[in-house]
Amino acid sequence: MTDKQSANNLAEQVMVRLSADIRGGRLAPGARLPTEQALTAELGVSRTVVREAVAALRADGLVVTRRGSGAFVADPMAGPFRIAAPHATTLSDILDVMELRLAVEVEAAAFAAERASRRQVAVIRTAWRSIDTALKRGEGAVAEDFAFHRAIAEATGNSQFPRFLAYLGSHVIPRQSVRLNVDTPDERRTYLERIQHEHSRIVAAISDGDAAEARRAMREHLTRSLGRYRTLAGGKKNGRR
Amino acid sequence: MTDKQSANNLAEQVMVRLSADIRGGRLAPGARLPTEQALTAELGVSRTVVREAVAALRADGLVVTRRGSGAFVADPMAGPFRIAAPHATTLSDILDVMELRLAVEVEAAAFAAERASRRQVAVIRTAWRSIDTALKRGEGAVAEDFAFHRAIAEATGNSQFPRFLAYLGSHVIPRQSVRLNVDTPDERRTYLERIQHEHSRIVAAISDGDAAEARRAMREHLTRSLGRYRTLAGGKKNGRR
DNA sequence: GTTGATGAAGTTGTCAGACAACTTCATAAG
DNA sequence: CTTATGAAGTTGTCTGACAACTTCATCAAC
Repeated sequence: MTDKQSANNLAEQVMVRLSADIRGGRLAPGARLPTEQALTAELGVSRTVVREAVAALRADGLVVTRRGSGAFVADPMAGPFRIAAPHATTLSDILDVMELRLAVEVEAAAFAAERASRRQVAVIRTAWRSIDTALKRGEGAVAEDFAFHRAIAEATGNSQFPRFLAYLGSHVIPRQSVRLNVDTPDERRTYLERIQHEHSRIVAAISDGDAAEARRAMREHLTRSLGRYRTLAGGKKNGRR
Repeated sequence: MTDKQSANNLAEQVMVRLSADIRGGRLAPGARLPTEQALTAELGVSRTVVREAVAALRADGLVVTRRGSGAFVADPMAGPFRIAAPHATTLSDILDVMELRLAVEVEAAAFAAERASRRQVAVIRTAWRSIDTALKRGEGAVAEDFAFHRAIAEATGNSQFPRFLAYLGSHVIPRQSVRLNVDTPDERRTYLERIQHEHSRIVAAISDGDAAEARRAMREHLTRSLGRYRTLAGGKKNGRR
């Protein structure tokens, strides 16, 4: 966690220091940061460096600056938040992210079942049909599949779910192409058809407003998908350490 | 989505512009950005502004700079990813985030039940006992509660869960103090005791390796907590749009 | 011809000073 | 007490300069 010497430029060092002060609670939300002049004096760096550091913090959403007034620690909820920086994108990392995605999507299905409007259910059903037509054309339907899951996330009425999925999807889904390549056309077709059958179960549950069943269907769907990656990873299963 | 005029400082405008160029694909990963001199000439701003914008992009993980060489578009997967930028922190936004947290924690409890080592179970149990002693001292045990949930996330063996919770927790949990203030001491005590009883159910399920029960217990625990906020929000329940 | 040293040009990192735009607050005028 | 006024303080921007480093072409030596 101590990454202070790793920076080769002063601005980043100052940025790390201030960031630590904020995240560590020494600078409470709403509190005012020392003035640029004070920081230059205290840290022995030029104003340019301090300003670049503050610019970085502002980009991170940790502080907001008001011209003529000062720089203030932002309300943490206001800024965009970042999670999970997979430095090396190993297969293990991907699996970890997929598990997180599973968690979110399972509950999204339940919320969708509870709260989706008829219009939103219709959107989900349309997305489902799009997968169908794509499969009949012999395509992989990767984009359609993503749209389907996205439609469910939208139907939760909670904007956090589609936002979350939007990111995860764009980085996890593309790897499906890897899987499809190693299968024979026959295996692939039966696989995709089973996927589609699982999808239909999810659609039915949401349409019926059955949250528990929606959860179950979605969990099975994603767990099965996860299982395929796990075997691909080399039998890394359960029971660690 | 087009927030270009909203910025009151030039550096942010430049930052938004460059950010759009990168995300839009006009600047491919690995490509070199125009030199600072070129940007000052093209955009009609000083080098100070350009440098602050680049500093912000570096903080975002979108670019890396090499002294004497230039600034380059970073590999997208390398950087941390960000989600969910609720501009206005309304109570509704908080509820949305809490629902996301519920989704993640429910599944974390299940994974913990399946995969926690004996040592990790011990850590969870210790955290649970810490809450107990804090309650007996008449304290709110906010920090202890967070440590408890964190211990469960750690026990999943998936680093994404504790990372995710670390952010959400630090920003959602503190709001508990709001709730505690409006209660009478008596209500508060019975409330905290019930919470602790819910915790014990979770601990037992994880200890037994019963994933389904762990899910159920955690969901009930968090759903109840969510419900209190919902009533506080003013009866905003289900069935939208 | 290949290799290695040399040096100039280009680029980012840092410093310093200046002024503009804005906020804040004390003070005086009404 | 309320309202202007103005000075001081703070961030935003511009300019110029130099240091540290990289890159690449040139040239000498083998």
